[in-house]
Amino acid sequence: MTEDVRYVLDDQIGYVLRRVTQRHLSLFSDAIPQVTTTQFAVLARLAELGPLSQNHLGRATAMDAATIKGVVDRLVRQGLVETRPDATDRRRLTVALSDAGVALFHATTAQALSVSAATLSPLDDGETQQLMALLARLT
Amino acid sequence: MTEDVRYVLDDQIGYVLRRVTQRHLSLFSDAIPQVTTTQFAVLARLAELGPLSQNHLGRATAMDAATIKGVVDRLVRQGLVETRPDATDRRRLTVALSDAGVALFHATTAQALSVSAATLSPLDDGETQQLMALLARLT
DNA sequence: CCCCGATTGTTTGTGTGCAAATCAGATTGG
DNA sequence: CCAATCTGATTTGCACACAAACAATCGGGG
Repeated sequence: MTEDVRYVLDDQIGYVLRRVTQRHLSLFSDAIPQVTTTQFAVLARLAELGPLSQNHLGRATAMDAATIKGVVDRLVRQGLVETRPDATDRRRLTVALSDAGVALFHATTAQALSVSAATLSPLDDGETQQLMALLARLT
Repeated sequence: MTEDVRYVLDDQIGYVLRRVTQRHLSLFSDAIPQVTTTQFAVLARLAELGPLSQNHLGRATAMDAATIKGVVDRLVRQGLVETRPDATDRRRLTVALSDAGVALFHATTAQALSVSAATLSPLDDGETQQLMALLARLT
């Protein structure tokens, strides 16, 4: 009848994920102070896929409608993306990279990749492959 | 001279971490709606270490001073922790579990462990060990 | 004993992140 | 064709998360 449940915080996946994420965010903002990781994800998707509706962009970057709105608003304020109404669907707001957005993305892509590498730097290449493969299955 | 830099968002550690964390947070709030993962971490640390000063508690749970203050405030509002001034150091605010906090922690520990297991359920035991060992090195 | 640097806690500002409610506009099944 | 339904965008409310600035306090060296 004894429920001898040991809860070791440091062994919980959620806590470890939070700490690893903290370290990664810190490395990113040191390397690329102009935008956050979330904002950079938006720039990357728009560079990859071209203009998208705001909701579609949110789905493509794993952000819900309320979150992507805030992110797009801040990117518009910085002049890195532009929005315009959709010609055929009047509900839609099309989001596209501005020239400045394209320029910033190209200017910082290499550093963003370096940040990913820096985050993973305690691991060798084989271990990195393992980790990424395992994490991908937890999505 | 060509900078052929391919940035594949889905392969970036930061993006993958964010998505795995999203899934984990969703599982947690489904299982234990009373508190967030962050709040639960505070309860767990206080159960493990006993009363701590607010700043010390923040360091023990990987939260900065501003963040831990908000978390403690919300836990106080819910009656799960109690604060009192330190007898010897008048700057310090001691934070301790309340009876309700102890009760909630014990009542939900098993479920919290189940959430960790559910997050990792796509992996077998060996893979889970590998993943946790690799992540621990990225802290 | 007193001053100076360090620590503790608080506040403000900015940026995610999600739930829920609302409204406008599109779509489709009967 | 049109009413029920769905989708897109917005707003509000709540909860982290960190930087920066501040006041109160503590502790140690001169």
